[in-house]
Amino acid sequence: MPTIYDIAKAAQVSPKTVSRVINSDAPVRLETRQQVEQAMNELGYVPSKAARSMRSNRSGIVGLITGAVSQSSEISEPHGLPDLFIVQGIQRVLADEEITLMIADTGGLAKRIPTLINTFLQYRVEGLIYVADRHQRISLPPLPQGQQMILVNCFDDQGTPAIVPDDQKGQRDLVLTLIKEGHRRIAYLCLHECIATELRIAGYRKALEAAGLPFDLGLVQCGDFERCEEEPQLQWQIIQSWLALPDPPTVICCGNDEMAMRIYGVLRTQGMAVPEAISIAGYDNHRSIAETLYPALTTMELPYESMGIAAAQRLIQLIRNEPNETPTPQRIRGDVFWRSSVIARP
Amino acid sequence: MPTIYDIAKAAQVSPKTVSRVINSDAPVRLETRQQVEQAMNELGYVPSKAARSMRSNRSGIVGLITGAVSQSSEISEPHGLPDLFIVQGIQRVLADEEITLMIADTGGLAKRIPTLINTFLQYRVEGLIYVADRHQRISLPPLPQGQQMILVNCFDDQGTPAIVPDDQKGQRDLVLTLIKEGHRRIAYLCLHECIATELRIAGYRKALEAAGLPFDLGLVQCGDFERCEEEPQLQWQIIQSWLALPDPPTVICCGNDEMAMRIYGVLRTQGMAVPEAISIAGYDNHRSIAETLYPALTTMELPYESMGIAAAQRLIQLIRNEPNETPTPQRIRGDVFWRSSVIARP
DNA sequence: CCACCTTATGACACCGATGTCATGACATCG
DNA sequence: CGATGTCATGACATCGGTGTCATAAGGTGG
Repeated sequence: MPTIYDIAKAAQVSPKTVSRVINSDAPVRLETRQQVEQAMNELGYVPSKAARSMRSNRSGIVGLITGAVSQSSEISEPHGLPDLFIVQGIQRVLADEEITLMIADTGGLAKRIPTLINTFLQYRVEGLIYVADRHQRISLPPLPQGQQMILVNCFDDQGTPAIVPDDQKGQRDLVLTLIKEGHRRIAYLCLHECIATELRIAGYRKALEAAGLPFDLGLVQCGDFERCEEEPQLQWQIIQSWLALPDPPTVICCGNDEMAMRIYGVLRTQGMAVPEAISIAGYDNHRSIAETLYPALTTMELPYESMGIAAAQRLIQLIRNEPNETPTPQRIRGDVFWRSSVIARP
Repeated sequence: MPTIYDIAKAAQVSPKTVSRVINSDAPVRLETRQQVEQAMNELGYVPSKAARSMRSNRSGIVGLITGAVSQSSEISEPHGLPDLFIVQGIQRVLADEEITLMIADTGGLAKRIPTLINTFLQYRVEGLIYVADRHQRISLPPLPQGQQMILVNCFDDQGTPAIVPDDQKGQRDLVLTLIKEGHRRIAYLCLHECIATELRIAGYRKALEAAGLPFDLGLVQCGDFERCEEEPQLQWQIIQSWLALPDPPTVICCGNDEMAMRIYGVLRTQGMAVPEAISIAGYDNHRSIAETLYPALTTMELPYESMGIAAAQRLIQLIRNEPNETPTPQRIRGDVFWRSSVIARP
């Protein structure tokens, strides 16, 4: 790989003049410039970021860490989707700023994180991004003074800038939409206990309050049985108990799209049509499920891409030392995706 | 950030001695070593890869490009899954070799590829990986002499080392399993025309041949109507025509898991139970669908993670100039995932 | 005509690490 | 006892760029 010295020799100028042509930071005579450019083209010159960043103290690299921060040492099954869309959002913003992304994966082992961070520090990354696989509270090892970091899909107790989905407003918006479309009795089949579940139930409750509807504790049940053999039966029992009520629900909000998908199966096995017999709503807008289900699933978007974009923008502000008074964690709203699994009611 | 000069001053030794402690490439007196190590801990020393790689000409970085290579300039919808599992497989191998992965995304625009490659060359990556979002033939711009590259989930005409899924053997294995479980009339509802479809139909045919069963062209239909409004009706028409045959199929192989999922909906809408009335098989082992569907879906794995692992291993061999006579493209086999959407027949 | 400025270019040091070579202190051996 | 070898360490150059300063050529104005 040729260097500016090779180019300088070929163009019969000094290395510094080659540098000036590359950076256009000082006037160069047209003829000289052309000689240099020709030499660069002929030799296939590509500048060395290593040499450059050594002088300038700017690497142009941001480091990203993904993967579970499980407290256990077990390797969890890769979740898949979320990280990718978040990363794509981050990428889009960083690419515009000519920043390159370095990615490392914990492979589910939290104890690898310090090593990964150290590797990034060796490359003198200008910022770090930690992306969690689900909305959670985390605790990361301390960083060197002045090292910027952003948390995505998680937050900590040290006030590190964090970007999380607005689960509460999300569920609220979804339920408000259902109410607007005429539903009055709305059941909520939630996931196991976790931050998202907590916030979403709160949002569900707020929506009912805002509409002046009563909050019926009996209409909120955990439908997440970790995919055991009997899950369909257990879910059906819950639904049956709801249907047996004097005033049964007309729509079931599910904790996420996967659960909605399983409920489709349960209902159809029992001969109940969606949405004619009962409407179903999901959460996440997990496209390969929500768009593919028949009928397509009404759901609330988990705004992963927007979160990625917000995270990258915030990080760039931090790197540039621009002020930002946004509170942490910064909650990102998603949109309701209205599809055919819910019917409007008079 | 402190340098070896700061450490040297603090430990009252020369920079070179600090270097020796870091690399343990020459004997250092125990006492001296401890002084240096103490200084490094106190000052929080982190070596600079930029400086290091400048001397050694080894960056320790591999570049990865993902995203569609659409010939059009349209931005295609992000597919999501595949890239991620491939990347995770690659990561696992590279991490063991202490190689860091740099990732760039075309964002669906093929014309960005030369720029992305150029950026990677500036970092003097030791190898490049291109990951396509679906099995396809591609054509990438030429690379500088000596620059190693691996294609994943795609291949070209220049004989660049490539890793692809073995779609033909995959479909064959799946159908052979169905036959082993007693099915004799096997319908195939394929995707639109593409390399994967072509190979899979060939595999389907080979399986029938191997079992001495006739290949009935009528049992192979395209069920992919690009999710238009009438798709369910059109799919039902195909299925109805099959059921009306004197010797109707007992199982439908779908082009992928998403199609299988839509067929579940269609069948249930028509009052047909899976797998009691008819068995269904998918392709891809798209976990969030195959494991979540009720009943869970029998399918053939698209071995994305294995492909990533194979790609990284091959790339490392190339970087080290180790010989490898594996033909290109290298086809990776997946496993049959037998779940409850197919019943055995006498 | 000379002081002064602008333009165009080069010499040289430096960023942070490491390879090469030199050097001084001991230990070993004939 | 002197030649030789090993151990421990340092001086210096080098990797590929860029910042600083110097310098020469040419133009302008008093």
